[in-house]
Amino acid sequence: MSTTPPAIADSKQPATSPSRRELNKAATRQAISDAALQLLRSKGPGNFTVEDIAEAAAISRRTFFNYFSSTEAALASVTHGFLDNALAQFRLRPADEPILESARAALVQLADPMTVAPMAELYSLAQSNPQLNRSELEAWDHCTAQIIEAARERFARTSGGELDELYLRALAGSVISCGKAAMDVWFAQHGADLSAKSLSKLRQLLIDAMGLLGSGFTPTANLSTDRH
Amino acid sequence: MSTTPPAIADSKQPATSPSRRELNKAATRQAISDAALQLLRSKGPGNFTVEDIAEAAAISRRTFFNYFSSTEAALASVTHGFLDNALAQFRLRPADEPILESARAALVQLADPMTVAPMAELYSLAQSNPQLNRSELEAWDHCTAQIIEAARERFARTSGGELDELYLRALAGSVISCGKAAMDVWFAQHGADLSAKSLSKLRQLLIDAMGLLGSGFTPTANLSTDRH
DNA sequence: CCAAGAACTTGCACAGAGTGTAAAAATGCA
DNA sequence: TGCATTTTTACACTCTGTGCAAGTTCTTGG
Repeated sequence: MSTTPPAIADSKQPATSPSRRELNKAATRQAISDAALQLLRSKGPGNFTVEDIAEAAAISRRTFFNYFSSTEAALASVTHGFLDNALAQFRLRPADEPILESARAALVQLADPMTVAPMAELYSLAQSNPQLNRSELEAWDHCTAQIIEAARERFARTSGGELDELYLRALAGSVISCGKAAMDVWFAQHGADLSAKSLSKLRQLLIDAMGLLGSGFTPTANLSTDRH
Repeated sequence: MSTTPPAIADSKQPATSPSRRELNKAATRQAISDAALQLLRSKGPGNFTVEDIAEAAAISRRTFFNYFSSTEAALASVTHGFLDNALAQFRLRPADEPILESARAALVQLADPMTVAPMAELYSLAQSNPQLNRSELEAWDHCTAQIIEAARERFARTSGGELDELYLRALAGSVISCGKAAMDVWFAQHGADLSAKSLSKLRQLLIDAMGLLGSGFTPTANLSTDRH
């Protein structure tokens, strides 16, 4: 790693940030994450050490810890990427749209092969491992916190002030729980199948989950459309 | 610890299980948990080791690990106790009652001083610490899984077969999220205040959260009763 | 272009977590 | 009481996570 990248004639410098330093850091970070995932694939959870990851990423053990606080954290960057994506979609929605509708739209955006693939793989590999599952939980929780922030801003922008903390937190938590439930069901039924058919099923599950939430889980009228 | 308990004339042996061995184990487990909590109080999160806990509980370091897999796990037994309690309440509800109503009833049962006190203390002490928060999350997740089981059994008993996995998981996850949201708001507003007034507020928050869930988070009609 | 300084990497050392193993102590049972 | 079973304990060992100081690489201003 970082043995003087071959100084490509850097013709354009897109406005501000991507300095050499930042590019290197991003690359290293990615290399670590990739190496960790590769080892997870080849050796299985719990059967490799930080030293192994460092070696595979061609950095020192110490540098690994400059980037991630643990093996799990390195792997969880996949999940974080996935959820950050969801959050970004959510923030793009118009501020006057109902939260649930925004959530539905944001989640449906995720059901595309490129986005879901890494998540699906990590999910299946992590299944058996308690440690990994804990960091997955943490990632979802982190996302919940960010949704709360996003929704808070949105409310502040539209309705002046005085919003109900309970409403905010309960809603954000439920949205995430339902999103997670949909993915759990999908994983359970389809494993790592990323075919168009399977992905459309995922989309439908996400929509249905938001529908359940929006209708207060009325036990009658067993929700919407084409459950095979 | 375990230096031959003073052989109290064990007049009654309640039916089956509580043998001397099991009693000792339960006592040791409790002693460890207590010692850990005590250290958390006196030194703050992250400022004591497993060895410290073991010493305080008068056992060896190795024995600690026979009971708990980490410091956090020892502390999380508080939360597990709290949530197991909730689950037990849930299971006591009649099988034909709507799930949300059962959840509401079960959660309200928890808003009593003896039950909430340890949870509230742990919550405030754990606030700052990432490690502790992770095991808290894990505890809530574990509870979600058990609620799913409980609800599954209930459905199986009443409605024959064929129930919707998505419905089950989304509902259970949302119920837990809302319960957690209510507790979060309560903690944020009342800290460790266990007065009757504060507890009645907690009850109301729990009821309101279930109400929100049952009404599909309709943004209009800002829910029910006496907010502060 | 280059020197000074900022940012990053690395090796080293060290405290602590977790686990296998085998011997010792406690407990259960006949 | 004596033997079988379970639990505790000491010990050794690997791995994690972090502080520190010396070495590298990048940035920036002259």
